[in-house]
Amino acid sequence: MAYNDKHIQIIETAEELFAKKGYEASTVRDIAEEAGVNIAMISYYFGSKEKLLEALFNHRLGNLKMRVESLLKNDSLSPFQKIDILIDEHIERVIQHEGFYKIMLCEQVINKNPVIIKLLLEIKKRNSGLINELIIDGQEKGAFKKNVDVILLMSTLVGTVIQTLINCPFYREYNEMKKTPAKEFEETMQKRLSLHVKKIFKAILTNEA
Amino acid sequence: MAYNDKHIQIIETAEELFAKKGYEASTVRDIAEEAGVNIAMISYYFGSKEKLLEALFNHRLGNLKMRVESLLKNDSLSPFQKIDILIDEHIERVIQHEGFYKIMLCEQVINKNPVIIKLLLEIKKRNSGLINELIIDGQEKGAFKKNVDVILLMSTLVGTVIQTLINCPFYREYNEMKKTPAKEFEETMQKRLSLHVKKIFKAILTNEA
Amino acid sequence: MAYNDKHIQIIETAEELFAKKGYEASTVRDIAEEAGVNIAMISYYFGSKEKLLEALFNHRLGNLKMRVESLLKNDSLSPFQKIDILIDEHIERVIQHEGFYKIMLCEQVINKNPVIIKLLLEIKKRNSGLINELIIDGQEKGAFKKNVDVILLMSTLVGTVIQTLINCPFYREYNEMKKTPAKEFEETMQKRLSLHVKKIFKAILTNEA
Amino acid sequence: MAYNDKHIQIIETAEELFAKKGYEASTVRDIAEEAGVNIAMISYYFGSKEKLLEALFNHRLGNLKMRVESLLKNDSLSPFQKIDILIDEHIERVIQHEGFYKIMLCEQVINKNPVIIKLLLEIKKRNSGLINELIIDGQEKGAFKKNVDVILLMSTLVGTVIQTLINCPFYREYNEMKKTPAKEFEETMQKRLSLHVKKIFKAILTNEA
DNA sequence: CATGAATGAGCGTTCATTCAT
DNA sequence: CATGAATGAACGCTCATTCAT
Repeated sequence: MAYNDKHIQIIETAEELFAKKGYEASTVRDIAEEAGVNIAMISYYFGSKEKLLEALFNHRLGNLKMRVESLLKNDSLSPFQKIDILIDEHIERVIQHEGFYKIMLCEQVINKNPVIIKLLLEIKKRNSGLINELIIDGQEKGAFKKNVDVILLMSTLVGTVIQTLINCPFYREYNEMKKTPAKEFEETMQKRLSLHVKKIFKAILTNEA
Repeated sequence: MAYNDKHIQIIETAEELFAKKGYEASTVRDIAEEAGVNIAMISYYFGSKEKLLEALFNHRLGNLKMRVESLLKNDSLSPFQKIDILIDEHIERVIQHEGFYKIMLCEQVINKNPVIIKLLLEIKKRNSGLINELIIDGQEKGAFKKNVDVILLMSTLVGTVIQTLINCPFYREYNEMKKTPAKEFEETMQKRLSLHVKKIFKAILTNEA
Repeated sequence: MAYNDKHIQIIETAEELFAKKGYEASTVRDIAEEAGVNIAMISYYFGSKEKLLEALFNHRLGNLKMRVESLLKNDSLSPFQKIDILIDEHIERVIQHEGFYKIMLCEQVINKNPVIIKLLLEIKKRNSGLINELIIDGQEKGAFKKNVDVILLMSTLVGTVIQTLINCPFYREYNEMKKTPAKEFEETMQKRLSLHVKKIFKAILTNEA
Repeated sequence: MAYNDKHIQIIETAEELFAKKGYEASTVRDIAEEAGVNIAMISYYFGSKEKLLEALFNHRLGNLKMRVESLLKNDSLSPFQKIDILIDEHIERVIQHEGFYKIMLCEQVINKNPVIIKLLLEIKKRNSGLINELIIDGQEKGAFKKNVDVILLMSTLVGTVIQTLINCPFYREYNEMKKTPAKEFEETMQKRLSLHVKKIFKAILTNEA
């Protein structure tokens, strides 16, 4: 299904509201008003509010597929370089689309729209498979140790990143960076997070730190 | 504020429904019916649906306070032992009250009941403080290295554990354990998760794995 | 039915609230709380909220009966003196129990509790009868002219007084007496109103002014 | 704000019910059912039950403005003729829209919707001003005496008329006109009331009767 | 005699969706 | 193709009242 400009406009407005107030608490009226379109348009374009949510997931996750694939198949990078890029790209993506990743998190936890759950499962399967290939590759090259639990590792990556984002305001307060400009703080945060996760991956994959 | 048996009954029924369908999608009618009480009881006991949610958080987080404290102040345990216990108790707690921790996660992400946000912030502050003391203690004893980012470390613990729980069905399928009895799978899962997180902590705290 | 102190306390609290917010908008909870008694007391003492309203009418109108009677039967007063006293006592009474007379007005207009309507009808009948006697007496004494419509006259008395009370805030503003102390204003108002009504009665009863 | 036919239909149904049972005791369900519209229409059209009440006041009082003005500015009528017309038109209006004037009375006494109170205050101010001009005109022409309290006079007009309407059933019984056809009784009543009020005005304005 | 606990009924309002145009 | 008008269903909540103690 191809989305035109108006579709995208509605989808991204919905994303914003879903992230701010949650799916259930966001009304189609709000979304329509915020997006500057008629209320009936949402049912008309997407069929229902739920289908709009599914459209959002398709919109955000549709292009993701080939990116990971092409990265992992790139022969000019070492396994470790790939891991590092993988981590940084994930962090980058989550920060860029923080709202969407919050929605995704909640959707996995509570709402469980079957279409979305299926979509996410497929992505997890594919990504796990690809990363597993990468790890096997690294093991064969002697870079990584054996017995790596891919999914636990992925959970640590994904979980640490989203949890860090959730804790952002607290982190800022705790480290007395309240007066640091937002942008500067964000960059610092992102750099520290990146190093932190990379160190974890190195430890898990190599027995070293 | 003390809750009687009926309060608890309603609170835990609400917990179940909130975890299953989300706060907004759970109606007071559902909760009342499921709990076997009159619909008016919820307003009567708690004031409102939102106050019921707050009561749930008080109920689950109220006793948490002294537990961590007493553990960390226990002089007969080494810093590493404390870390290990901390991790295991957290995993245990989240598994035991999976529903609640899912609700808590979503509450931090989308709904933002100020009472709850404040409560969580206080807990985070206190826990961060205590764990920081523990780490400093370990550093002074030469067990831990310097420059540890407490909050990133906590985010990894909390994030990894909840993300693993979220990925549980996928994990089971991926590792072809669909036919493993639920209980056995859960125990395996818990053990692996525990080792995984402990390894991460060791790596971060000591530069070794 | 005899009311004890607690009955009276509840009745007069209810009067206050009914006058302020209307009968329907006043809740038994409010009344009980304001009166400092248990919520169940109201049903327990009076049977229902509606019976409480009836009790209020009995309480305020019960003693009224003999007062008018004794005045009119007083032989030492001229018909005109009696009229003047009647007017002043009515004004006095309405000002004193402004709240109650507001409730009474509304009750006649909208709520129409049959017990109350019957009670008010009886009072109107008796008062009309008595005043009619007074007028006939005055006519026989040559003081009053013939063909006086008692009820229209009573309507003017009652209507003018309550309407004046309703218009009080406006009257104050219109006559630029906003800075006049409340008590002083009230006295001025009462005096003017008294003179105004008396002049009307004189005109209607005698063809003079 | 312009009301279409369905708006009017709902407004006038609401007027009927508010007059019969009071604002609070009339439910939007009753109104919707009686008006033959969906219950959601009331919120949809007016925003809320309270706004519907405000709409009723706008509907009934909106056109009133220019009527009084044009009457008073009519140079071909003597001050006395204007007074008489004013009285008759007021009586006519109140009889025609008895329900509304009952609602208005109660609204001034107990509920105190600020929008309505403000609207009524404005009307009172304007009307008082206009009538004051009329009286001054009459005084300059030597027809009226000095020292007339406009507001007391208006209170007598308004109060007498509404009080007479309230007392109608009693009046009928008292004067043994129970068997008189409703229409005939009403006409008689109206004529007597008109004469009564005019006599009062003449007395107050001229010292004669 | 008095009351805390509890409740069925019903409140005003909002919701996502439909449909005629 | 797009939309204003409309709606059935359900929402959270409050009400006066009851009843066991």
